[in-house]
Amino acid sequence: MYWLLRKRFSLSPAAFKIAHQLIDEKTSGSQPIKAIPQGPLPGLHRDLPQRSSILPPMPSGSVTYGRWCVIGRGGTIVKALQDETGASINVAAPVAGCDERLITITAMENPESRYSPTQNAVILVFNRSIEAGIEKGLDLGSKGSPVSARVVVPSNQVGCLLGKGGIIISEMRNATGAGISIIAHEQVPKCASELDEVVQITGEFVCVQDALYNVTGRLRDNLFPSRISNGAGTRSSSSLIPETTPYERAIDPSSLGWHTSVGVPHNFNRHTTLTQSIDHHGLPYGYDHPPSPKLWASQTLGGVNPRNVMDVGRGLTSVKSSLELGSGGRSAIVTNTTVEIVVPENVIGSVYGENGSNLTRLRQISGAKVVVHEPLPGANERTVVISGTPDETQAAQSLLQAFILTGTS
DNA sequence: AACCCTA
Repeated sequence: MYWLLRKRFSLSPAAFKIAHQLIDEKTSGSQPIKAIPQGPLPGLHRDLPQRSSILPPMPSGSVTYGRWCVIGRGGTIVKALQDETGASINVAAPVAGCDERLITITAMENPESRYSPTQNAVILVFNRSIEAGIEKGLDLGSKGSPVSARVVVPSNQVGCLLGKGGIIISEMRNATGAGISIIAHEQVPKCASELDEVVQITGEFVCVQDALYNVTGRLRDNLFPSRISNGAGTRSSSSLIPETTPYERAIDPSSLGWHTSVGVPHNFNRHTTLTQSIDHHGLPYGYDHPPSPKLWASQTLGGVNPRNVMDVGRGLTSVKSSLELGSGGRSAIVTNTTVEIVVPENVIGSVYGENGSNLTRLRQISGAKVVVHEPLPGANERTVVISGTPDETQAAQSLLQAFILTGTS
């Protein structure tokens, strides 16, 4: 069984249908909901650099839930999520004959920053929906319990997710371990527009979350006018170096019960709308433990983020170690390493290899997680993020270097 | 810009 994912582009927010029970929740009114982050980050809204032009809203996706409560009594949950992320979250009215509802997420986006309030909000809403499912006592117990999320995308934007011959989508599948597909038109929920496509993401909670971030990141990138790099200064001044790579999560892990303060800038210069649809499927397993601590690890060090620069061929490498927190956050053991390698665009072919074969080998041999990011607008280089145990990372890194040096494409 | 992926 796999999930279907489709995207569509539409200028108007797609409508989602969600089942009846959306509004009932178990959380008592004023009780803080655990999924909800500790609150807005005070003071961060002050000095927002507003250099980029404000663009029209980007519709991206909507979230549908099967019977889980995401809204909260009196909208408390949604409200808290909005406060926290700075994005606005709209839950569409139920549509007859459709058990899903469309949730539209909108926020100003700053192309200069890799932090995206919209993506952040999508992830939080997704997390919340999963939690709600657990609260409802859904059978999440079994380990491989699949979870799914759907993202409604205007048809004209599907290309950026598929890529030529479907390379991008398969790349995302490989990188995240989630099933990602575009669902057949017949299966598109009634609440989505005819002009939209639905991207379905399925798999384990963490994989789906990761894939969601990838997908929304690509959609977001697609909104910004992509200036082709001619070396000439389309690059913004260096004072605004993105803190994270485009498809890496830059969100507050507190939604998962952790609270680390990461200095996430809220720079909203652009309006983005993400709509996402989430099915009423499974649960993450082992939810009483933070799901995949590794994925959050780099955020744990977010405030530090050492950027050690060294030579790798013609590229630059920045290394940062990640921590894996023990239960309760008491112990901290270094078990995971993340390396970012900046690779010039002209050797990227060697990195991918024919049909991505080099990349596949790289992953197989090293066992590391390898993600190749799209170039930033105007940049002629790309970031390759490698993570895994120190050994895996090391292996992947030298293998990558070998591919580049031998020009195996 | 990508365009049809997966089963």
